[in-house]
Amino acid sequence: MKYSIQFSDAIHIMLYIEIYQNTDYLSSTKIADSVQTNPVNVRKIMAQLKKSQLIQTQTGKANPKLTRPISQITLLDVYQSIEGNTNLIQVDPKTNMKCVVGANIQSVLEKQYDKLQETVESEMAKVTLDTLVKDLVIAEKQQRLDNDDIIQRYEI
Amino acid sequence: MKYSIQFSDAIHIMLYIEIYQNTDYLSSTKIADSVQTNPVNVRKIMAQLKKSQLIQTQTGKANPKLTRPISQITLLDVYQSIEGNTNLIQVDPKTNMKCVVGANIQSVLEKQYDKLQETVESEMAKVTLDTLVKDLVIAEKQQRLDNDDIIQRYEI
DNA sequence: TTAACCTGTATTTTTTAAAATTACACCATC
DNA sequence: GATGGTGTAATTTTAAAAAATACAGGTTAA
Repeated sequence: MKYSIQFSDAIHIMLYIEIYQNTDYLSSTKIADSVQTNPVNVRKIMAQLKKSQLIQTQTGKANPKLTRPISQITLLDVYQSIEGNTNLIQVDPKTNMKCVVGANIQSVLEKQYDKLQETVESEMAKVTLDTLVKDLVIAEKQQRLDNDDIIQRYEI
Repeated sequence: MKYSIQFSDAIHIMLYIEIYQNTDYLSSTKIADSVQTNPVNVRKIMAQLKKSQLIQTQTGKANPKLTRPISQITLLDVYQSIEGNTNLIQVDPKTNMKCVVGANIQSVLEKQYDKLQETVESEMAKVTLDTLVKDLVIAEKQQRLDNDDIIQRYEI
């Protein structure tokens, strides 16, 4: 499979904005440096997050902000912002309508994929971004002794 | 996102083999005609299904068979045959290790995606192919009055 | 026994979404 | 007014998926 990583990058950006709030590391160029992508891509993802009212931005000024505390933003919020109501698993849209199987497989699979999507989305809805920040801090502590300020800020 | 449709095509092929068993419609060319792809792709997917012991095939002879009744084959069996242990959602493998966020986001997200994968796979494990065949027959009945033999064979 | 038809698989070519790049109008700040 | 930023459209590059090509060898029946 070839997967889009926009969802992962969007979460990355959300956490980045949270963690680097009130600093001058918040330009699309700085964010792009962390995500290892280009600034235009960051601005495109951020435009999407803004449209979904997950972040606020200001034209001309590197000052993005989350609109809600991270305890009130879920993975599902970010997923739906980036992917809309697109299912993770996709039907083959090109099957032979003259064949019993080809003619009906699409609707049969769509029904199942919708159900799977529901279960995965209800799981996403249970995960808030503050859990991710806490996990990130734990991971950072195990790895380095740098960044004490950030670690202390989010420590449990 | 761009998705692979191999999983959908693999299910299509499994149902096709079931429904057209004991006919001479089982060559990779005929199957490819239903899936609307090319015979080599069908043979590649079938090679994978064979490796996972979901089907039997014979070189030189168009005679594929399912190894188990469809009531004993789940969506998860097919998923794992085609995708192995690859998660539906993927981490961005290229993030900046010099940044607190970039350095830790991969492991943080991997943990969450593993959990989501578990829930979706446990749902896939609940769906057997005979459910899909029944749904397919219901869909066919609503659509056409052809294929009475197949409809009767699988009717509840 | 050979012609027609098939599988299995390696290799190459084509296709096509994603990502990157380029471009530029316009905003903010010093 | 110079510097550095956002927002967005348009174009180019990219890499993975799918298709096509090639071919060795199995199967069957005339």
